[in-house]
Amino acid sequence: MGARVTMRDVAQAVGMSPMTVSRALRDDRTVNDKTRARVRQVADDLGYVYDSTAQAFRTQKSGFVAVTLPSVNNANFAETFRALTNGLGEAGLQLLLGSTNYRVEREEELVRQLLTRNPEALVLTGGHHTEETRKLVQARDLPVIEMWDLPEDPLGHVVGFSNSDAMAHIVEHLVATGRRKLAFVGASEGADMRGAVRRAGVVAAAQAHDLPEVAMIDAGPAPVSMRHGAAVIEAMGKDIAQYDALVCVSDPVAFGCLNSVQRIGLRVPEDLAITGFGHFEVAKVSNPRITTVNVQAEDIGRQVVELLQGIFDDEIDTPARIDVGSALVVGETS
Amino acid sequence: MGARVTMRDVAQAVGMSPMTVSRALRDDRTVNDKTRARVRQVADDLGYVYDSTAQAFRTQKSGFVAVTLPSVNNANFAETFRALTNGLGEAGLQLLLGSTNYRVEREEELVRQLLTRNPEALVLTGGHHTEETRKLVQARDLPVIEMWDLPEDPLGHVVGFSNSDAMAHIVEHLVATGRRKLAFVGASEGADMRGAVRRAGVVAAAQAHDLPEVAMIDAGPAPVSMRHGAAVIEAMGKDIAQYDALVCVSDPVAFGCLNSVQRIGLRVPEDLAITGFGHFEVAKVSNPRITTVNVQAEDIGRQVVELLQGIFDDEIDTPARIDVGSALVVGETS
DNA sequence: TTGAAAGCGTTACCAC
DNA sequence: GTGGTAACGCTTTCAA
Repeated sequence: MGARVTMRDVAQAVGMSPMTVSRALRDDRTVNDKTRARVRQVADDLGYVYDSTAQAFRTQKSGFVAVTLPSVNNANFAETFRALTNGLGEAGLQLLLGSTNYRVEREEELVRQLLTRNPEALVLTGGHHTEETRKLVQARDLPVIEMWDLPEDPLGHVVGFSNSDAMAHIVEHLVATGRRKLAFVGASEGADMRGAVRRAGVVAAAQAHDLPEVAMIDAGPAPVSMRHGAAVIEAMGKDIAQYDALVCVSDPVAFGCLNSVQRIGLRVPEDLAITGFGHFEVAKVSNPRITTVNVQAEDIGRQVVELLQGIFDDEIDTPARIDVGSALVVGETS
Repeated sequence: MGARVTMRDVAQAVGMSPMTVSRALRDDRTVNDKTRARVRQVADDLGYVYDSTAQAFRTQKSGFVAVTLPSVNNANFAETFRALTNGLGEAGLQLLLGSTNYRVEREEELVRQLLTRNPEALVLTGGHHTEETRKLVQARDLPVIEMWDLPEDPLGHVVGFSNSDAMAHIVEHLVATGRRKLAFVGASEGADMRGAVRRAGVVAAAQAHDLPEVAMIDAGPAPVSMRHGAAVIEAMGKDIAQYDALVCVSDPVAFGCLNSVQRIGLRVPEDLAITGFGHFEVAKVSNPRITTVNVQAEDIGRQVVELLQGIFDDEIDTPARIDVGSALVVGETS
């Protein structure tokens, strides 16, 4: 392999200046059609590959939008991610993705790293961050969007829904169908703020309806999934029968609980109601189908794209706050 | 926001040259300790932010490793991705991720885009690519790793397993437990090569065991998941009883099939065996547990990291071909 | 419609 | 230990 082929090489081969090559490759209308065709042909022949790094350096525009997700392995976040990729791809922007593993310290490290790449915008999942993360972000003149939440004190723009409202829907539904002794199944306190907020939402809603205190069932450190739900119920055995509804932090956890509860010999929903969160595929396919909350992951992605377009086009002057809402989906487990 | 603070500004403030600032900020041992401390202090005070873009440009090292995945929303790929992120993160490398949606044309477009960012290595999931993708990649002097497959004609290094061997394990197990009338449930022909290879593996293994022709049940275009498995079986109804084993392209599909089969009133595994692929969480948690194949997603990621480290350290001269293998995991559905 | 010059922020290379 | 100079590949700007 010889040295890299640059615009200069292409220019030399065509017998024109690098400037013309630059224009020709970028659909600049001022360049002659024939010239453009010739340039493109030669560029192809020489195996020329455009250098985004040089472009990013020269124009001071990286073409990146940095995004943090708690986890890549989550159907909902994945859907948001896909909507972002597609929408921003059309605008010629590339996503720079980082995964926080549900930990704000990891998020901080990630944001620090992502910012050195000069992203044109930063999209964070969730509204809880370390103080240092907030500082890092606010020190830059950079559009920031927090998504999947409606934080009290946002860093910039917001596209999300209220986790506590969503849990209130669940609790109201359970109350309306005669349940009173609720247990919340989620991750250990501290690790995952999303989970903590959902838990708090359940507690608040239960108080509002004069229910007895909501029991807390700890399925381990975040992220918790099917097997953690299954394991914690299995460990409790028949003890679980003291409750009449399990409010789970997510559908996968609910699915795990469902299977363990059934293996124990309890009937769902007759003996015990089970609810999930997130409207995952498993909730719809499982037997019985799981009662859950639909959070419109794709819509969040689309709204973020639209917002970013507005920002880049200088059409937005004040921080946006978009509530995409959430909707109860009653299944067969309640 | 004023103009960007550069090393030159820091240098001016400290009263030294930009070169010294550069060295001081990069732990260069030749710099005096006091000088370094002073430089760092002033840089912080001025709110200096290092510019990776300029560095990448100047050194011709982007610090990126480009990775394509068929889908972000897949527990197995996610695990590989995590192993890659962690391992390469330690080496100061960042992942540049693209998702192909299981389509080679999309992969080509993606590779083209990723290459403009000057990645230091390219990691592709799967061994099937368009001719153009092959050309693009081979025209560059760039380490390439294909993972999750063992292609006949690799582009460079390979870390994966044999999809057909894995399916042979499944078929042998079914034969050993008395099944003969197999149906394969997967995506429509053409879309997803991984699925096609698995299908071919099943057909070949069935022939080797003198089984009747394997029926093909089309669950729709890739990617197919729980709901597609559920839907296709639901549509078939009792017709499905003509087979004695459903070999599914993945665990989620198997789970969907399982639930539909049970809703129809058939018993699993008494009336019908069901097998999956990938050792997803749902296979272990579902009731009954699904017989599947474990493909060691995390191990693949780790091996890729190790390989890349060797490559970057110039310790590897010939293309590696690492078979991580796969193992049958017998559940309760067979 | 095309070209020449300058420079984006950093670091390799060579002096001192 | 420190500094000066040049250069990475591209595009902005101005001129022809």
